[in-house]
Amino acid sequence: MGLKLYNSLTRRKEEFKPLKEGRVGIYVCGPTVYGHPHLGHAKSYVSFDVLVRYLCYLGYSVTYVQNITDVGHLTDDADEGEDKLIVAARKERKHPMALAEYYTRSYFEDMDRLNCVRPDISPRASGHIVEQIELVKTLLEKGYAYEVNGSVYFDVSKFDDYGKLSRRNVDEMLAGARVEVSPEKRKPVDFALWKKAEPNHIMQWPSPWGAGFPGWHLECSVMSMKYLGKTIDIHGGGLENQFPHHECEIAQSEAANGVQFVRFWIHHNMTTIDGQKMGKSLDNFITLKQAFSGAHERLTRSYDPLAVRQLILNSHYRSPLDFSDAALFAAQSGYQKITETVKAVRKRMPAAGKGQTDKEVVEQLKKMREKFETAMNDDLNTSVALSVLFELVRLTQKLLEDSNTTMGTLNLADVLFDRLGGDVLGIVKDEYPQTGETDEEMLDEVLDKFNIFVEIRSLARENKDFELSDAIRGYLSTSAVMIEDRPDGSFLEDLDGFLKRYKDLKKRGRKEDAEKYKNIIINKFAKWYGK
RNA sequence: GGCGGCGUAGCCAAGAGGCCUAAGGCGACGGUUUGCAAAACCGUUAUUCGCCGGUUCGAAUCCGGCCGCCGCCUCCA
Repeated sequence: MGLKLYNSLTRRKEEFKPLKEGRVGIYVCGPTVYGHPHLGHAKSYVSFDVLVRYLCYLGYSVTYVQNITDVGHLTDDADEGEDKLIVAARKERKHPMALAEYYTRSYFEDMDRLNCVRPDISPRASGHIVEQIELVKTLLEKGYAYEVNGSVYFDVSKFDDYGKLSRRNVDEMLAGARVEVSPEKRKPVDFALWKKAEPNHIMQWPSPWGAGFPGWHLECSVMSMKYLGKTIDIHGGGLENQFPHHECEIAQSEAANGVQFVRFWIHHNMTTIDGQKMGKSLDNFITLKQAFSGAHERLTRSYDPLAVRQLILNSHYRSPLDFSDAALFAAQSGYQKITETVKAVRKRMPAAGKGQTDKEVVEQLKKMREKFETAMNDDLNTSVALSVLFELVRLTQKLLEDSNTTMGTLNLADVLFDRLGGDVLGIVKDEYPQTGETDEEMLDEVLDKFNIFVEIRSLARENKDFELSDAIRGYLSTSAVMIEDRPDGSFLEDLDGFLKRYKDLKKRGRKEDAEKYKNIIINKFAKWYGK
């Protein structure tokens, strides 16, 4: 059985077959870069990242295109709003392109941390103005568009299929239109292809209709066509963009090319925070940087980027996902369980016996892989796929308990972690840094201060002074630091996460907060040490 | 008002007519291990799937009604 995907166009799960044998072209609506990416972006791009990863796992050669919207996205769809970037740029007193560049970098940085594989092509809308003008010309020539006073609109009445994706009836929409309609439009549903720019508009380009800028929907049609061809296998995006954005893309592309635009439309569902819709107006969105550093009032701690990723994969991409501190916390625990198991098996492998591989284990692992693939083939059921990874965790722990387990057997488990947990789900890393390993002197200094206590405690334990050793551990735990006693010594197990917070703050340029944090740590210990 | 979705254990979340006397994770509790913890391991934690009817030999899964929640139709990933 091959991969089945839910196609929004037909509202059914369909067997996925690419247009060209063995090759897949996928286009995903990327971010408008006017702010730091938030948890909603994470759900979106992790979902499509897993799709791309799984297609690769199945052996397809994938071309993944994801645009960067750095111009032309108006603040409302009545075509009367301002460009989002210009609004944001004015607020920050920067050139819109400087702002776009800054947030584009921020976006890639956060996506890297979420272990999203970078798209093969990340085209910028501003870099494709020429092509966009060409498409508008084509639409005018073919009679699908009309020019009014320096702006060009798409004439929806000329395109019979308008509404086929969102199943909207154009006439009903006319009756229920709540948006203030631009008087230039012939019909309220018509949408802008090119907008005339006022002289003081910062981002504008010359065109046959005068100076202006492209309509928002145009870029996706143009860039997908340029890099993937007139008909693409998969187009992904958020459910909220199904209408009007994707509907308009279809109209533009199919009117211009006369062929089907997209074969599979894949839409992921939305994100809420504590059960509430996440929105600018509600001022409740959590950026990824805040989630990774814990610097948000709704969060009780910092979360590992891959724990955030795991939470996203815990539910289906077409289900809505509610981010709450409790849910993140649970994901963090589960993520650590997987991570610790992978680390343990890798640590153990070189020392394990050379004997034969356990046939029964081989059989179990094979079944797990089958279950995993069956789940993923069923419209990317990552929830079940993740459960298979936990089955693998349980099996591996059992193997580790048995001192007779051979290197070969452990290796097979590790391979499965790599392929399923790493290649496909992206929550298992190739390598994990040693606890406490840092690249900053300051961190080493702080680390040393903690380790003094570990040493003192070790001495106390040697003397069987458990009252003192417990007091030290108890004290450290109030500073969010845990001492863990293992057969091979005592370690500051949670220090890693604790220091990450300091590191994050520093990295993000929040020097004051980082400094405050650092001083609290050091002062606490100086005080204790002075007693 | 129009269109669509959801309601499964304390929490998150799969399952979409019989393999379900319902995966997996988190949490909680009991046990093994440990000076005590932590981690790990073992076990327990929904006779029941919002409520009420119906279809069926059989329903969490299909149909109808009701209640509750949410999304889109206006910018959002």
